[in-house]
Amino acid sequence: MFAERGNLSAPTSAISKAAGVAEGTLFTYFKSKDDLINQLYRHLRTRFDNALVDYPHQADARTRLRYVWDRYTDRHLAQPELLTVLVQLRSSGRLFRENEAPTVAIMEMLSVTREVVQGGKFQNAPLELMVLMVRGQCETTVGYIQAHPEEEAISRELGFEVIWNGLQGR
Amino acid sequence: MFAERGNLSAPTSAISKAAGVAEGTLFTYFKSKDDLINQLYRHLRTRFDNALVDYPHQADARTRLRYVWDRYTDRHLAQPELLTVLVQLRSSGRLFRENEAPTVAIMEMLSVTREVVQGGKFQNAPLELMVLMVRGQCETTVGYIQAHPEEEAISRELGFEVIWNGLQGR
Amino acid sequence: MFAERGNLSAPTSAISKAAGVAEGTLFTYFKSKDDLINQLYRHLRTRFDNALVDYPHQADARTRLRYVWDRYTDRHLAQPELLTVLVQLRSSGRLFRENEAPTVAIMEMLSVTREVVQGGKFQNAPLELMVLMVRGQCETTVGYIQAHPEEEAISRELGFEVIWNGLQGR
Amino acid sequence: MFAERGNLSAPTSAISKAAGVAEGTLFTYFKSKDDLINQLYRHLRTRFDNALVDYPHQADARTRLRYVWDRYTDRHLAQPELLTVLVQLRSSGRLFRENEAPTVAIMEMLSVTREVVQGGKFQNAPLELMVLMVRGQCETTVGYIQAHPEEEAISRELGFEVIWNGLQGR
DNA sequence: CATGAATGAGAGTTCATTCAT
DNA sequence: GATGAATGAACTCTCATTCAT
Repeated sequence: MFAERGNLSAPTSAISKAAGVAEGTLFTYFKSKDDLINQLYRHLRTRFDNALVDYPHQADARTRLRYVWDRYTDRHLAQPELLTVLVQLRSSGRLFRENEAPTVAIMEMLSVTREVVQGGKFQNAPLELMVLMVRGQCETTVGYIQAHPEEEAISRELGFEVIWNGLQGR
Repeated sequence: MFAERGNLSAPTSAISKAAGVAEGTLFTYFKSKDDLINQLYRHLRTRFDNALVDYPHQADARTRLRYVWDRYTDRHLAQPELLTVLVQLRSSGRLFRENEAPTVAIMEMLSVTREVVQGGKFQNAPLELMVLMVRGQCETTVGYIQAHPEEEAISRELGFEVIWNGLQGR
Repeated sequence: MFAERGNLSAPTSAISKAAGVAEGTLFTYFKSKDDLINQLYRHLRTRFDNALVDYPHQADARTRLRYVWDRYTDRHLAQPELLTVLVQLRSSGRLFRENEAPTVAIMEMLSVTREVVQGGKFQNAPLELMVLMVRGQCETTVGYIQAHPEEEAISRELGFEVIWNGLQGR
Repeated sequence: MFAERGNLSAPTSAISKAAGVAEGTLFTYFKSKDDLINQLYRHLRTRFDNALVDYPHQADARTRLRYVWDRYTDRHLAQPELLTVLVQLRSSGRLFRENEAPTVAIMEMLSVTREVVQGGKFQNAPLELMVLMVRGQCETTVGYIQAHPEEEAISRELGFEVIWNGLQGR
């Protein structure tokens, strides 16, 4: 619903109706709308982490990064509203600090990126920035695919290639 | 004010007060809050375009892309709320379609990117996607700098290097 | 309240206050002020129809018309604001078309008038106009009685006599 | 404009615009919107009186009443908004008492009606009521003609016949 | 005398939240 | 624990009126 209406502006009454419960019931499970928003945020992040169950811990860096890249892309394409909502959530100013803790996916990206960077020419680069670049690149790619579904395959490839080459600094 | 409160939720009464005019006066200049939001969006984009006055049309691609990169970064660092607001605006669902026309900056990125891509291995890549990647990379970098101002110089370099190398596909 | 302030200008806040409920509550029962206005209109018409329960279906035309005439007059005298409000409602431009369907009272007037006219010299007259005349005459009479309560009995008689004689065209 | 929007709700800004003057100018000529409304009311009544210039003072009662009847009808049909506006004005609660003084037309109706009634069986009837009946009947007729223009001739006749016969009480 | 930008009280409406049932 | 009517603060927007120019 947030994806449809933008700016987290869906009223709680509409949310509870869509959920098939009474207006008041929503507040039995969520202390406030802000609470709901934060739980939604945590939920979305957790669900993504769950998608990483068969993460190839033993594979080389490129394979592992590609794995995370693909799952992240899959996740967003499977649920197109996701990105819309995440962007809204991040820019809402309503997220509690504690919820921003890195997810498993981010931890993995961190670990891979560390490895990649160490082998390239950007050895002194701030790791966190490198990770954000990967996430950013992936979200850009997903946004493009959503607008041009017929170019999914090439875009997915290209997005990864560009950031992978870029990170290595070769 | 939108940057402070998030989600474009600043009330028109607060906006007019901050502007030093009466509540009604705001509606003399903007037909509605939506109109204000759209004019703000156009204004922010136009102001950025104005920063490109001494664009080095004759220089090589790297120099030109770096120029746009730096101005885009400068602009956001000079006005830290800008990115926050742009993100809110883009995800608000309240922008009129007509306002989404490409800015001069985007046009320049397009032209440079075309040149870069033609010389690299991604010759069949969708240009629009490449441009979005540059913008996305720049916004990621700006976001990082805002959180870590002391690392501005290196981040600015790094962000550019990564996307530049990435685009060329070498 | 509309009768007091004229032009349907009573604010919803005053209406809800008079009703002993909060401002928002009004909108639980009426989607909008326009909705309230239309429901009020329907309500007033329905209440009048209810006053016709012991309508003398078997009596002659004069008796039946007189019955409707008296109930219509009674109704307006019992609730003096009624006419004021009806006039406001009709000239407000805010009534939905569907609400204008003829009431039982009007249907009865129609049936009686048809009978009267058939026996008189205005046999080709548009029936609807004749009915409007009866209603108009009654409202004129009520308006006069409201300004001169001491002349109620004679006015009620007179109003009826004049229109009754007039309709027969003798 | 009042006729179009109903309930005297046309804003002064729209009125001044339609008049081709600035918003403020309106208040040079009218102290307030209420003043404008009252002047409009007086104006409409006066303009009607002016239509009676060749009133047949010497003719018999029927001819004289018919003359007023026709002028009143003409006036309303020539300017269909007139009735709409008059009704709004009368029910607005914004007319000053002093403006309600009888017009020349009403004075004439009064004089004719007096003569008619004296010759009929309603000799003790309140004259004012009789006059109101004539006016009411005429307005009913005009309203009907506005909805059914093709029946103008017959309606005009009929309306007059009905009230003329009615008044005489024969 | 004309102008029209500025004013701000007041309007209709929304909605997160409460609480008696 | 579920319900949904009630709440009223807060919001966007309108408009009669003022007044410096």
